[in-house]
This record gives sequence, C-alpha cells and structure tokens, in this order.
Amino acid sequence: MALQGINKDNSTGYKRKLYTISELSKEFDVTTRAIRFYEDAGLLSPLREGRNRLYSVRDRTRLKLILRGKRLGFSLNEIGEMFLLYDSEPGEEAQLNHILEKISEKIGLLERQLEDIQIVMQELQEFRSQCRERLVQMIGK
Amino acid sequence: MALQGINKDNSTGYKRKLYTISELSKEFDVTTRAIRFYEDAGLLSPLREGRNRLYSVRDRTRLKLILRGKRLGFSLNEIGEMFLLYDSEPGEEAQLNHILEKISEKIGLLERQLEDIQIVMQELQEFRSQCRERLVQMIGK
DNA sequence: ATTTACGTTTACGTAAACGTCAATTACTAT
DNA sequence: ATAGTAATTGACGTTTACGTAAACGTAAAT
Repeated sequence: MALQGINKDNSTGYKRKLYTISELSKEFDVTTRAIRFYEDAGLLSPLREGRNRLYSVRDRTRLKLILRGKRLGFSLNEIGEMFLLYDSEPGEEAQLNHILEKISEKIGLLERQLEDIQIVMQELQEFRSQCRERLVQMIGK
Repeated sequence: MALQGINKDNSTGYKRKLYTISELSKEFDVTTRAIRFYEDAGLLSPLREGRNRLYSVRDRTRLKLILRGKRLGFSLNEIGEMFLLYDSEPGEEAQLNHILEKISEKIGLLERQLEDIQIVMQELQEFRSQCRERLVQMIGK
C-alpha cells in the first residue's frame, strides 16, 4: 500500500495518528465515495500527502458526528451549520447571542424528536405485545 | 367552495367527519402537492366525490403518522413498511413471527436514535453552558 | 515486468421528495 | 354573466446524497 508506515513515528511524537480513506471507510461502514462527498460539502478537510487524503483524529471525529447527524435525519447542510457553530470564534456579544439562539433552536428540534420517538416506540411495543398474545393463542390451540 | 356542507350530516350519523385536502394542508402545515404525493406513494387512499379527494379520520391519522415518521428521518418507503405491518392480517404463525421480527428491528433503530439524540443534546447543552459563561464574562468586564 | 491493491479526478446517472407551472373543471358569490 | 376560489391532472424542474463507471497514478508483491 502506498501509505504504509505513515503512522509508525514522527519527530514530534504528538498526535501523529492519521487514517487513510479506506480505514475510515471500513471502520464506519461508509463508502469512500460518501467520505469524499462530505469533503465536497465542506464537512471534512483532510490533509494531503501528494494527491492522497490523510485524515486526522479530528477528521475522524467529524465523520462520526456526520454519521450520527445522518442517523437523526439531519441533512448535510444542517450538520454543516452545527459545525460552524462549534467552530465559530464568538468575538462579539451579538454573535454569541446569535449562536445561543441557534443552539436552543437545535435543542428544541431534538426535544421534539425525542417526543416523537417515545410515541412511536410505545405504539410499536403495544403492537408487539398484541402480536405476541396472538401467537400464544395460536400455539395454545 | 365546492365541498361546502359535506360534513353537515348523513343518514348513519357515525364517523361522518371528512376533510378536504386544503383542510389537512392547513392543519398540518404541509402542501397539497405533498399530500397528493403521499397518495401516489401508496400511503394514503382518500375517497372521491367526483374528482375531488375526501379524507377520512383514518386518512388524517395516517397523515399525522407520515409526518411524524418524516420528522424522525424515515423515508416514505419505511413509513409504508410500517403501515403494512399494522395493516397485515397475521394469518399464519410464520407470518406473525416475521412481523414480530420487523417490529423489533424498528424498535432497535429507534433505540439507537434515542441514544444519538441524548448524546447530541448533552453536547449541545454543554456547549450552551460554555457560551453563557463567556457571555457573562464579557458583560462583567 | 506485470499483476494487485489502493488511491485519485471527472463526469454522468439516479432515487427520493417534492416544487412549480399550465390547462382545465366546478361551484359560489356578485 | 362573470369573476373568484378550490380542486383536478399532467408534466417538467430541482435539490440532496450519493452510485457507478472510466481513465489514470503509485507502490508493493509475485
């Protein structure tokens, strides 16, 4: 492989861990195409060794966040907004207040989602109980 | 309006409540286009009065379920699967077991989502606390 | 030397979930 | 009679999130 040994060591000895695209692809069970797409969308910005991408620990964390966001039904744009919030340097007071507003907005959304999940889960569990009852009756006959 | 008075009364006096497409559109804040699209996708099957659609209480409930599913990030196909589960006549034992499996599958997904939400919410709340602290410091100066 | 493995860019394709007209019908109000 | 309002179907357009080649580069293994 072209990138063998890149993590063996370096002079700093600090946070030298780097990942290839296929390593991340396997670890998170997502195609390399998707990972590159997230980069195009501005959600990742890996280093380069020549043409090849190298992902830092931070990139890996970001990818994890992206996939978590996706599981929650967020669009890549929404996920990008969250990243911007986290990354923004809150210089002025107005800016900070704006961020706080956005955060509360997102939290509100999640609260709504939490409610929805609880409702659907309860319905499914009730339905499962009914099915199990019927099954017992069938077997009992 | 073309459908004025359709809910005034009928001979049965039982569950005569019907809705026009624009009524549902307004109530759930979704376009009529979307509602028709859900019908094309097989998720709704309203009655007809001539060419016009008439939605029963059941249709209304379905629409509510569709929108809830969407908020959870489910595709219309997935929502359709859930409907099929609910509607299926569980004749045989094998069939029932299959349904039970599907239900547990969905519940598993929701449990995962619940975890994800809790993680993200906690992170956001921490981040909010940090922002508030900084804000207090800025004002304190 | 060449096969194999992993990587790249470019580009067209596609499924999902609607949006956005346009043309037409049907009732209702003035 | 006519204008307005709500509904219809049909069809093309759009965005998102990738999939799927194609054509090529680089390096390790045989």
